[in-house]
Amino acid sequence: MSLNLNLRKQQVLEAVVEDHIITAEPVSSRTIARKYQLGVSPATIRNEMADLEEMGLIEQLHTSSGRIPSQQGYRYYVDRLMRKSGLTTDEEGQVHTVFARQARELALVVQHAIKLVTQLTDYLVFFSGPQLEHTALQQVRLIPVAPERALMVIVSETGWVENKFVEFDFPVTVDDLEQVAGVLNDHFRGLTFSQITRTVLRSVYQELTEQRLLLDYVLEIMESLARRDYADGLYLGGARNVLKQPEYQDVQQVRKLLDLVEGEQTLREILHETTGEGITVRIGRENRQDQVQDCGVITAVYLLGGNIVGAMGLLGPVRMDYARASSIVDYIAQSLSGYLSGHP
Amino acid sequence: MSLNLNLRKQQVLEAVVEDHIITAEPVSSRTIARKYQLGVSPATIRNEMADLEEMGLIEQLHTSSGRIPSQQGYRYYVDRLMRKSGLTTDEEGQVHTVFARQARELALVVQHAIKLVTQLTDYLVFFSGPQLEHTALQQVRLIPVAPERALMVIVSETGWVENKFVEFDFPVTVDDLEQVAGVLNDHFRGLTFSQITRTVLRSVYQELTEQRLLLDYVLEIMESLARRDYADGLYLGGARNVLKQPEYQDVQQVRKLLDLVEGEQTLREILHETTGEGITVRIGRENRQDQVQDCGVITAVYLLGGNIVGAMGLLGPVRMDYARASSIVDYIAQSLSGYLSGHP
DNA sequence: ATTTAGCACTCTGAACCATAGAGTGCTAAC
DNA sequence: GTTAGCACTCTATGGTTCAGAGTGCTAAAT
Repeated sequence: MSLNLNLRKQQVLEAVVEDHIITAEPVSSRTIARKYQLGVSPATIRNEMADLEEMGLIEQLHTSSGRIPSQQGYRYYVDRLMRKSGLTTDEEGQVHTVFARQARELALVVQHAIKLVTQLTDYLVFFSGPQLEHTALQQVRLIPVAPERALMVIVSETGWVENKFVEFDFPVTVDDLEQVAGVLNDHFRGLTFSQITRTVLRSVYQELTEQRLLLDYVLEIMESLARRDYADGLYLGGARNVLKQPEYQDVQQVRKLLDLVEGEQTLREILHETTGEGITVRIGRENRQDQVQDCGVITAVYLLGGNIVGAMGLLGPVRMDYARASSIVDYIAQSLSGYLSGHP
Repeated sequence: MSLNLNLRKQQVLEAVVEDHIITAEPVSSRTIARKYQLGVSPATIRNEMADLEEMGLIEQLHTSSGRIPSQQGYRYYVDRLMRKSGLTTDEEGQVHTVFARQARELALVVQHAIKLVTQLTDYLVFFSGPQLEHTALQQVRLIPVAPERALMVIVSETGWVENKFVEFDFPVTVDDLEQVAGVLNDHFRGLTFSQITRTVLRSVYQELTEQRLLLDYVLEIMESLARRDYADGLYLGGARNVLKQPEYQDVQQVRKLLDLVEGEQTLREILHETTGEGITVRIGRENRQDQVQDCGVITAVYLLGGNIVGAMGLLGPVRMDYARASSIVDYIAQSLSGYLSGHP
């Protein structure tokens, strides 16, 4: 259903979309004639607009109002008309300053990235990560804390650290703990967490007949880490900025936004769904999630050593500045991947 | 300036406050006569109300409206009239189910507590913790990760774990790391983080002449932990519920709320200020922070082994249900302290 | 000396205009 | 194919009116 529009229709559509993105008001034929020099009169533009409306690309709120883009209109714009704006060199500089500082601790980097993007746009910014699935185990440590209690420290090759306390029903010795940790490291170092399944875990049983009971507790935790699905960390910010958008002057809308922010699950889901390379743009009802059917969502994954370790997103009203927003997502996701992988 | 009111004035004030808390509307003399059987006519109540207004306990929005409590009115109510409602046994049960499950990992317990309180009230719930100041160090580990990189694991006696990566400019051996960790543990185990000052840290220098350089990096981190001021974790939830309150039908108000939620610093400050035992109630302009001068805030600290490790708060409009809200804060803070200290 | 009925007075909020202004669609001329 | 001109439509704004809720005060009742 790829509609073909003649040049002038494209220009009119582009004008409607871009003007509406800026002003948030319906766009009249007169405004287009005045602001976007197409060299024709309002009347001609009105004719084109009538056609565009018939094609479902723009719509009227009532008979005597200007036009606003329909969701298909935005889609057409994003696919064919939009010119990605790119960041200014100044903005690019800011990005690199942030990333260059501490490119090692994911949680910190991401939090700074959020603050940054929050200053660059007025949309909701959110990141997930790290996804353990495709990251490899670097080592496991078992640190005695009390006779029946140990701290399990799990370090991934991407520099992510997980801590879990393990409670035993019986006293364990330092030797026991070290032995178990040693065997785990020998067997599992370098495997990704999704490779560490229950059966693989069982394979160490024979080597540690002595510490079977102890092992049970420890494997339990390894496994829970391996299969934690959507439970990656979720970091977000910028909700307060979204309130600047006129579509959020209504408290109902704001409530929906807050539900997203506090619910987290929907945002996780959105990020989990984005897999491909490059950015993904979802406009309004193109989103699978009910709660964001009146939003525009732009997402991209970020990588570490070629593996997807997380994703980021920008969420705003359907009337969002897709050109700028997608430039930003694109640039940030790529820079982040670069810095994480150690070649900025 | 403790005003003394005769019984009937107290009853009228109580009626005004409680009715307004429920309805969010100005309260008329007729309403009081009808709903709160004081055995007198509206005209009499009107006279009492005129007196209460003169004393500054209630006020009128305009000449022909009912009365609403002034901030002093709420204060009088909270200090002298309010009857703490207590939780139902069912609600108490819920609290204990939550805490009984995992009373060990603070972050988890707190997150569950937030979810719970979110269901019990429609106010913003927030917790800080743990404050390291008064908690003691249990042990330090240095785990080699790469030749010039180690993971420092710091465990407090309250079961809190901090991870920091340490980057060196030179390769370090496992032995170096273990030796340093050993000395740190010997010297500092059992000291609170506020006791571990720069000078105390220096005292280990002589024992480790070999690893001076290495030590520099490690002490740097110890010190930064010791003096991290307001930087305790902040956990919060329930913002979406606050929007149910009619005072948040205005987007301006909502924006201020979101600024609090995303800014975090003000909430941290509020929690950091509460120190005494029992609950603290701050009404409107009694708050030192500008951003919450039109809010009611109820806070209480929670303890672990007699030491303050954090605080919790409930924030709503000035017209909040202080009786219920303070019961909840009281009960939750005490239960949490109990479970954390191991005697539920 | 209190309490209360009665009444005049005040203020708000909803409903109901009227009107200006913005924008369109259509027709007829260019 | 384009455009000027015009009738028509719809919204948003401001003004007016009016009912209703509530008070304060006075004078009568207890």
